[in-house]
Amino acid sequence: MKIGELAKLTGVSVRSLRYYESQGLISPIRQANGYREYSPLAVETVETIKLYLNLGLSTEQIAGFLHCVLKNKEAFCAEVMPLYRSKLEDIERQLVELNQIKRNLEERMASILQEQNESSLGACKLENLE
Amino acid sequence: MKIGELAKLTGVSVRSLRYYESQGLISPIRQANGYREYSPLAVETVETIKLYLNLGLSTEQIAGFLHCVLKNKEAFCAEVMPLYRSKLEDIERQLVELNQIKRNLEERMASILQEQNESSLGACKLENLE
DNA sequence: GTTGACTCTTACATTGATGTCAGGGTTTAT
DNA sequence: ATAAACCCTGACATCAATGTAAGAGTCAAC
Repeated sequence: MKIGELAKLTGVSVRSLRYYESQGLISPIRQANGYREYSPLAVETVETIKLYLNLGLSTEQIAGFLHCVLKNKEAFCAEVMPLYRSKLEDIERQLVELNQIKRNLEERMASILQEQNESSLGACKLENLE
Repeated sequence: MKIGELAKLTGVSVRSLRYYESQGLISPIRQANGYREYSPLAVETVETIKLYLNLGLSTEQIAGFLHCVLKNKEAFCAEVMPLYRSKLEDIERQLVELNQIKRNLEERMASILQEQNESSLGACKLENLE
């Protein structure tokens, strides 16, 4: 199939399919006219690439084990587990950082609301003093 | 004070101080020789900028309320609260997404470990059959 | 007056997957 | 045979704060 058809079948843009190829993730053969010709299996390959991209892995990392996981189950690809571990560490670091910022933001918001309440209370007291 | 001194006092690079100026965050006067001359108050200004950058706000957003918060308490700067709210929403979206990826990763890791255990158990059984 | 430490402006690089456009070829259907 | 719809490559843009470097001016100390 041609690139446009693969794009439709997978929901991945033509631009991205070409990019995956430039990163060594997929290697369609070329027809005499220069057009890329994809095997029907390419659909599964692209779905697999999407899956790993959604896990936050880079195309470079995916390139390191894609051939293996397309042939075997993940458990038999030694490269996968270390990547998962380090990605998980990344994510945990990001979670810590985001939660710190979140707490900081919430504290600042609470303190603003409190000050505003106090000043409006002050205004009420003044009103009540009439 | 000159830019190098302010950089040392605040821990912010000379490059970044010039960038903050280009974004309208700080406006040192110029001496006859063209050098930037910062008031001692600039230290507090830069510390304030650092604080908001660490909250994940952009220089553009900071530019929108910095003048106000340098003169008043945050609670009196109407621009701040909406920014905090939308930043908090951003962060919560990111937290949800990261947690989804984390769960996904953990499940995949668990399933790999389980398959590996099963196959090594299988190997043990075979060994025990001698 | 020379050297070293500052400062100035301008500009390119970084990161990574994707969008978009230009300029040109191919195919398909009418 | 012509128009529409595809395909090709190459290249620039995106986002944002920061690093880095070149080329040139300034200042301080010795």
